[in-house]
Amino acid sequence: MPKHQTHRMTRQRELILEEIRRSKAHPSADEVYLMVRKRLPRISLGTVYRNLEILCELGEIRKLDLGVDFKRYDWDPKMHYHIRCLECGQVDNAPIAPLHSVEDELHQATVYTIIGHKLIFEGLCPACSQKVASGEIQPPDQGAADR
Amino acid sequence: MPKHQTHRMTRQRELILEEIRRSKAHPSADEVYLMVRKRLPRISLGTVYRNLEILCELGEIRKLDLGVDFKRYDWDPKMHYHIRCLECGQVDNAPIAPLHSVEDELHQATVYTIIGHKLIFEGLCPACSQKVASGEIQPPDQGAADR
DNA sequence: TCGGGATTTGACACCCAATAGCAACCTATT
DNA sequence: AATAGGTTGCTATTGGGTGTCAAATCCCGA
Repeated sequence: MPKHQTHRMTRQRELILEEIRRSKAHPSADEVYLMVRKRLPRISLGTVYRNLEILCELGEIRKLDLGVDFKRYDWDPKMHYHIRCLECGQVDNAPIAPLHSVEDELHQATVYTIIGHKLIFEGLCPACSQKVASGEIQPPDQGAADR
Repeated sequence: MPKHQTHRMTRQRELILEEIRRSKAHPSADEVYLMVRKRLPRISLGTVYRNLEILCELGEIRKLDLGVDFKRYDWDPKMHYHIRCLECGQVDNAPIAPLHSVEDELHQATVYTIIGHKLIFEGLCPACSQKVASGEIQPPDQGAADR
């Protein structure tokens, strides 16, 4: 257990934070890598992973474990929910207020110490909804949301 | 897109379903592999993965993407939520009724076609709560739930 | 009961997101 | 400017999960 660890602001860390904020989206580590590499071509993917982790610890950004494919990183660390397209994987914010009551409710009913919760919606983004409606692609079968 | 595919009930598939039901828990593919191997020592891990997938498609069990480490499989395919210990990784059912209203609420506010949602609680199981209380281990730092 | 085509198995190679190890380098502080 | 130790880039590695394919198995119809 190390004592308080100091962090330095390197050009790499600075650019990673800048690019993820500029994107205003939910990019993967690899997407961040591609964005930053345009301005710092010799940066390595490992450095991106390390700094994303540190920026999470500092509370500047947030890591999203949506339980699919790969992790994403959110420029906005404030508590909010997400919705993910089952067809193309796109991720957007879900405009729903945080549910405070469910944790209270569960607190009555469980022997766990509750610390938090994750709520992830799954569906079809506008573009993929359109494709399904026009018959261009098949809709995901029921249950896909939990597979 | 193949026409309706027939499935056979092999000894492997039968035992996998039997063991996961007997466990009444949320084992990983590897844990299922270890359980089944006691009765069928020559079964391969690939067979376990393939059959767990097929049993999900058949609606006999359910795959859980809790967004951490590895996927788990639930003997009970009925819709319910889960809670996961941030310290030891144990997973249990969360005794909370399914939230129907949130999807309706979101439907009003988004351009997505909503298909489903996942709600995952995070906290400390009784054993790990005890360890924290006695000072044996450190509590997870805030934000750990989303990292 | 038997035959035969489709499904399934076991073994092994492979994929890929993410992490570990390490010497050289850089940042911040004195 | 000198120093301490956090940081980088590189490379190798991990580990859950998937793909391939010949051999084995299942099941349905004759």
